[in-house]
Amino acid sequence: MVRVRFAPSPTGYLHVGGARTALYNWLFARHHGGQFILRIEDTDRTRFVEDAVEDIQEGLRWLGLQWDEGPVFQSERLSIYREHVERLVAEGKAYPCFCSPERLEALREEQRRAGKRPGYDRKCRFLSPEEREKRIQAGEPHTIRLAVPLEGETRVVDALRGEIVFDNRELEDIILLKSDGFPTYHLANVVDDHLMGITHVMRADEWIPSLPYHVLLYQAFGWEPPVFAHLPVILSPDGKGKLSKRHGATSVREFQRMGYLPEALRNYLALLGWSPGDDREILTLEEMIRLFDLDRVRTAPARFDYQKLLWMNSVYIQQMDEEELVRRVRPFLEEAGLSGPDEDVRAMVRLLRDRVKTLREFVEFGRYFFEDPTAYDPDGEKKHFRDPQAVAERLRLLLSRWEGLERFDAESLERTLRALAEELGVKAGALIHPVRLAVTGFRVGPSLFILLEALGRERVLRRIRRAIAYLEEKVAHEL
RNA sequence: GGCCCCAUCGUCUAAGGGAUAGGACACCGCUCUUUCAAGGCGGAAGUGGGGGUUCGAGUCCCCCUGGGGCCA
Repeated sequence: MVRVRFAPSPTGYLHVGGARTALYNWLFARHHGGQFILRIEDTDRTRFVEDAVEDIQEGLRWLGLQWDEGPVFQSERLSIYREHVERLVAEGKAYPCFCSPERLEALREEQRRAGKRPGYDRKCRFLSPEEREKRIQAGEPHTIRLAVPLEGETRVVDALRGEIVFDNRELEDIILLKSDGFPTYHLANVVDDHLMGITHVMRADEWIPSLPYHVLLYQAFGWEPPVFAHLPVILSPDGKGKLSKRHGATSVREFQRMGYLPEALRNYLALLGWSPGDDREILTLEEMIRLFDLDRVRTAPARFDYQKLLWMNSVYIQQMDEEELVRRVRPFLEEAGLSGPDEDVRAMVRLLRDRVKTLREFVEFGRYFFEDPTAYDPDGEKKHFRDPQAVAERLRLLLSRWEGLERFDAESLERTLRALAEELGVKAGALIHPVRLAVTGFRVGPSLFILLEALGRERVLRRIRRAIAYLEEKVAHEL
């Protein structure tokens, strides 16, 4: 039985890098009919962020990555780590270290000045059993360190990269248990992965340097290590370093707030480092589960491309069922303080879905479905209200015809407008553009006559009257 | 700086010794059109460099270069 886990530290919010790691683990578990476990690695109390645990869970849920077990909190398992480390000490595979932080700092400083590799000098490793016992009895504060082999090599096979070899002389006697009795990441991670029956560890690239320690720990405990697969990091769009805040959104919830669909973000993330083997890019969850496996995961780091994500989001917006899309847009309307009958929301979604890329943009470009325009686009005004007198006159003529219209539908509106344009000897655009600006406040938008029909007689005529008044005002001021 | 990882269009990727090096985003044209999109059609754009191995390297090996990660 395949068992994988996603094990974030609650030191910050769920970011897209973590989300991708979670997604790959989740897909792997689903593909193999295994289990996906959520574990919160919260043993570093100094870096704990209050809302992080909640944010991580909400983010995963939003992406549809439901876990089968957990969340397991490491902070609730402290005695387990302590017991395990005691065993190692008893077997001589780990030892107490009484060196003070001050001594360690001085040591590092000295090594740095001498141009040597900084690291613990193993002073306490060779203390006599008597001295150790005496100092422990005296209650001297101490950490527990792993007694790493002094020579030889530690070899690990990474499922993605093949064998990785570490020279043991490059390794340090890492701390397993801190002086306050809390385990370090290395200890808790290995103990939990073993105890929880984790079969495959898929985690980010940046953990490769800790890999030899983990393998050595498995050896020290006499445990069979899981399969390791280190996923490439996600780079910022410019390729300079890991994806970070300064280049735009990085937290999953932030993408949610900006109006991205979880389906789109999930799909995009899946393809960042993995490919299904053919030219398909838009994949359903079912397809991803069926096709996902480690052999198609890449090892090269990939840049996060906001534009491609945006495109993918627009594809999902175009493909989504109308009623479903309406449901997704609603929260964004509410947040903007806009509301209206279902009919209006549906009309907005129908007319705008081909020209927006995020849910938020529905609100941004569709306000006029819920309120009269409060201002006219400056460029549009320059272009289409350039000659206020003439435009006002045309709008007045148009208004009088539309007021008498029997049926206020797209066909009638277009027919009468075009007829008037011909009578006046102007192009239809000379009427269409001012009307759009008057009714929506925007220079661009959906097909005009369909839009007018959707808005209905009352709103359209009111807005045109308002525009005429505005234009007359303009004329008066210029005179 | 030490250790480790990585290397196909600008970006994400396909191609796992015998291809005109494929697709997608972005970009540029054309088309549709009342605008902006969407759509359709087309275009430009890539194997970092040098050595090997081989009848034959994007593909295997080595070196260099470049990028990234971890530690400090």
